[in-house]
Amino acid sequence: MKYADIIIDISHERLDKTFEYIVPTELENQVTEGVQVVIPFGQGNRAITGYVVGLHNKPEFDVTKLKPIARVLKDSIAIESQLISLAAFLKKNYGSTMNQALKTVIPIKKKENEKLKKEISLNISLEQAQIELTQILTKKNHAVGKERLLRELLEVDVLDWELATKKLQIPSSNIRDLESKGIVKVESVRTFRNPHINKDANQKHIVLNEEQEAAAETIKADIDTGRRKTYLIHGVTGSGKTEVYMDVMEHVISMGQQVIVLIPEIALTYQTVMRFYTRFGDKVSILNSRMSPGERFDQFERAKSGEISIMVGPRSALFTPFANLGLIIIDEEHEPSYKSEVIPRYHARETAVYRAKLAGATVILGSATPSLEAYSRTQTGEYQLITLHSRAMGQDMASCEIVDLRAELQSGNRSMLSRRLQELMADRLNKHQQIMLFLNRRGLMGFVSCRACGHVLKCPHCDVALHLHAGGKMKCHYCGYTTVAAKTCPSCGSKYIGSFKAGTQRLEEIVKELFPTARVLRMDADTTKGKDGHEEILSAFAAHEADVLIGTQMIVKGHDFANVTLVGIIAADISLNESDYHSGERTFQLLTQAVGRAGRGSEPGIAVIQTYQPDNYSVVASANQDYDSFYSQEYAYRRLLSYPPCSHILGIQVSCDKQQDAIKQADILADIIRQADSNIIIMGPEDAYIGKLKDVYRRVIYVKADEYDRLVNVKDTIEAFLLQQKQYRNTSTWFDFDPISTI
DNA sequence: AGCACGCCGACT
DNA sequence: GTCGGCGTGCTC
Repeated sequence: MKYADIIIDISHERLDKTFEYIVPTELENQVTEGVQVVIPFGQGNRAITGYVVGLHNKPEFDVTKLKPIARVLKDSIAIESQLISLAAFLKKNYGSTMNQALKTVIPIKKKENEKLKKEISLNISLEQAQIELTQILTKKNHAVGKERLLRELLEVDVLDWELATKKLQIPSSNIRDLESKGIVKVESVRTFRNPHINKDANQKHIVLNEEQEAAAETIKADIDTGRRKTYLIHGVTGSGKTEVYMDVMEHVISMGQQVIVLIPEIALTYQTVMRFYTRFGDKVSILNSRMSPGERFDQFERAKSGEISIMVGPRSALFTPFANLGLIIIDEEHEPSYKSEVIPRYHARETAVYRAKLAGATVILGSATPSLEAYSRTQTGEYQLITLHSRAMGQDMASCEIVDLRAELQSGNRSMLSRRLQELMADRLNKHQQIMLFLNRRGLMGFVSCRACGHVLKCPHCDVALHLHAGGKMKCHYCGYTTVAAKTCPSCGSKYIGSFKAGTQRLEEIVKELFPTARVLRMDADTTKGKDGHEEILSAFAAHEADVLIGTQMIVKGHDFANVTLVGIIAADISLNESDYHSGERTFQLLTQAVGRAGRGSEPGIAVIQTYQPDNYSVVASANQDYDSFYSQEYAYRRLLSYPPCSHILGIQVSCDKQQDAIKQADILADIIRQADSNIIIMGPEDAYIGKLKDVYRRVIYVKADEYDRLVNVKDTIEAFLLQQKQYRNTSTWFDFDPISTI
């Protein structure tokens, strides 16, 4: 008789353990570690799904109470045992139930009512379609839907099903009718899936420069001699890190192993994806967040069956079930999107290193501005540092000027644009060269406040400001609460109430005033509403349809514009003043990226950094493109104040719809921590950054320790306490290790 | 989480 | 007398 340890599919702390079940003899060959099964659970024996995480021959629980497994769930992917270990790692190090951890590691089962992204296209020639259309029009009571559909298809090649049925109001019966007549065809397409299988794949061999070659050789030599390490490639923008990745990838694939490439979601553009397709053809599969769970499932199945050997995608691609994983690459390793914002709040970098250890794989991290975490590990020898000093195409880095906005103000210029920047802009516009203006401002735009008393209109359910929306409405971005925009201030009755324009919007106005003939494009949340808004704006700018591009973070990531010779950073220090220990690092990274945008073509570029803090080390170091100087100063600061990577922080959030209970429970937990580890540093409890969200009150406690494991112990102690605690069961608690933003 | 068991109030 | 409130405890 065989017995199975099963994690049941209910995410609740009190059920977060394995339950033992009898494996019926007839199911013995189907029940393996990792399969999904249906089991009778509880007094009512209600059917619940669960994951088999262990098998053994001797029962460990009272055998008379054991129930048999009902059945094995059809078309479920068995989780690799490696991925089960990975889930256990997530649970232990980041805090979650085993069920939650398993769910992040495995693709969700295909839903029966899964909506495929369908596309409609003509099945006949344009001329024939024209004839069909005229024929339809001759009928007195012709279907308007058919007419619209045909008219639309005469204009565009393919039409999105959603778009056709929802926006164009074409009844699906009309489409089906035309389909059955062979006039149109409907196809289910996957985004990015095998666009055009490139026959030249592998033929276009890029020649690496000396530095790239040396980097790739170092890693390949280690792989060949059986050494599995983690490398950090620190290469300036344009140094051609991707070519190094690809060279090593080719090597690993030729050994019959597979590769996972993590790319931040925002950088997962068509161009990036095509680079991998053209090099590796249909061995590559892409994962993106727009995919339905079903599509994700399909991609994972292809990976498991060996159909593909490279998976490119965001954070979650890390869990691709490759059988023989040889290499994990994390591009732009410093990007905050590598930290999960849902429980378990894992970091892809640390998790990748762990998965690589399990699989015997190599990890390559790459960045122009490495995170303190990764770089400090190269100093201790934990990771190996590889530096690419020069740009692959040999261009010079942009020269950089810092403009002191305080001096500017003193000499009477109150504009957002310094005189130096205006002067350079005029010059570039004359030469028909392009300009990018980068405004590092987010968050505080668009909120509604009173100019008389300063009162800010807040959401009644959340502790956040309401934002003004089109049609005279105010909306809460967190819970969706919407109300009519106030005409007078509810606090003092003044009618001078309004919203601040987004910084980019104001900047656009100023530029248009100063340079009336310049063609200006603005890229921010407002102008990129459509699903391809980003791409449209960027490609318009790339095609020189505009002279000036104004935007926030989004314009400095990726994307090379050869004709840009001037980059202006409007207020470099805004991000410095965020009350977060990452602010120096963020500022340095953003400025460095922004500066790197200038002079990607043949013309040398200039970057102008405007700031109120011209002496700040993050600003100075990025102006000099001097990572080492930034690193040593930032590291000293982190060391002094015990911030990661020198020390570690555990954020604990207690939430409850009753404010008093949230406060009480947080106090109790703080006491528990104090008892468990008497000299650990505890901050709080205090209200969370957003103290109330959707009518739920939130308190936070921060715990600091030099050793990560001590924090894991704190988490374990609290979990154990919560399990036996009788009071305050209406509260809930979650953990965030080394939080990346204020919680 | 869900469900049964259990011990007190106001109702056909 | 009983129906039903939700506090407490358990689930292999």
